[in-house]
Amino acid sequence: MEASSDTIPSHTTTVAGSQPFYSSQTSSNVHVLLPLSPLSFPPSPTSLSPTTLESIQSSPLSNSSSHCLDEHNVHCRSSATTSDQDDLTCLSWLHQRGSNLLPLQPLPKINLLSQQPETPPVLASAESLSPSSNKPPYSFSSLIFMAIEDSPNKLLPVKGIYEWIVNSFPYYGTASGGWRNSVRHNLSLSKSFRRIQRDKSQSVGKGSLWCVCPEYRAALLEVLRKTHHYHSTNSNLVNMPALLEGADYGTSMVCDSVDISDSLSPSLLMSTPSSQILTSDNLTLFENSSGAVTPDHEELVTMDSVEEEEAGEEMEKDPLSDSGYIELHYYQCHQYQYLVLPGEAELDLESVEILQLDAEAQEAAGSLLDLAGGWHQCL
DNA sequence: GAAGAGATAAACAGAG
DNA sequence: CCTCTGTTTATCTCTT
Repeated sequence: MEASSDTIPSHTTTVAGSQPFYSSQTSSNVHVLLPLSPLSFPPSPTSLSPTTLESIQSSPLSNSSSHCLDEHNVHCRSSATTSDQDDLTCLSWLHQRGSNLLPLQPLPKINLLSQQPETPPVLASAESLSPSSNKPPYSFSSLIFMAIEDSPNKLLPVKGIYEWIVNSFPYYGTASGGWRNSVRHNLSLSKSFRRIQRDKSQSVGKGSLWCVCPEYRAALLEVLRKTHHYHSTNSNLVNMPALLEGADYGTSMVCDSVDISDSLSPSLLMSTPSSQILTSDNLTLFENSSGAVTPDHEELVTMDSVEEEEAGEEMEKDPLSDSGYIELHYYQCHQYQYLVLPGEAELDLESVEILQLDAEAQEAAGSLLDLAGGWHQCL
């Protein structure tokens, strides 16, 4: 689909800061919430691997009569050049994350009504937190999950998990070695993690690699999110890993009501690293800033390939569950309706508008909506 | 108080 | 032989 840049509505809204807000109200009160980071945004179908694309096109979404995205009513605009057309399925994004995942900052709160943060993000001070002496509030499962998720290939050996934990939580650097036993115990006992045999020919180091089972990822993320929310609201957060943090993954804005991120696929939370999550009633919005990304479609491909190698074990899962790109959320909040990608879809859109700021994201959005339009036309 | 989750300790076997 | 890894069992604490 060709993105139209001459149909910019006049009622563009921005929220909470100077960053472009990628939700806009249209004449039909439909908001589109899309991750706008060039690298976090869904790749265009042409940049998807054939396997992934096939999965997308065979998604149950494509059969749903409730998906009525009309490409003719979709408007996009761009304020950036299409300078980087890198294949988004590559792992180059990892390098952009750099080494500044830490230190991390707790989640600031925001009042959606005023749409301004109640308090600015506060960096944890070494004096107040004494991370080396305070035990992190996260369970070993959460620690392992974060370590693996923070790894480039979402695969880590036990030693790598140790190192991540020590680097992220200095407490464990000085703690006795019993926690390593606990880590191994957790890996073995928890269904959330799966052991993957290393390639013998290229194997360096002992042991296997460990990954997160996709079907347990949502639960792990939820636990992590709740733990973080609890401890951040109790001013007891020691060192929040980047998965949920603002430093590289954007700032999550948690408001005083229902957080519909519960309804969101964790993939979205993970794939909108530079997002702000504004929560009020049943609304979650994402605001982009520049930064690192987590291309979950890459993980999906990787995991698929992993599972093919894994003794032919058949995993029954939504092929899009980890893509974070094609699923759609549609919410009714007050007099407005909000479309959130990804998620469960219940689309009945008369018109959709995307206020896009990045050309690549715009292209991807167009491709995405092309898909939706194509599904619609197939109905 | 019971049940469950999580943490911790320990024993053991296998691999490098 | 030693260390690391992975599994298993047991026990304890804490929360619900």
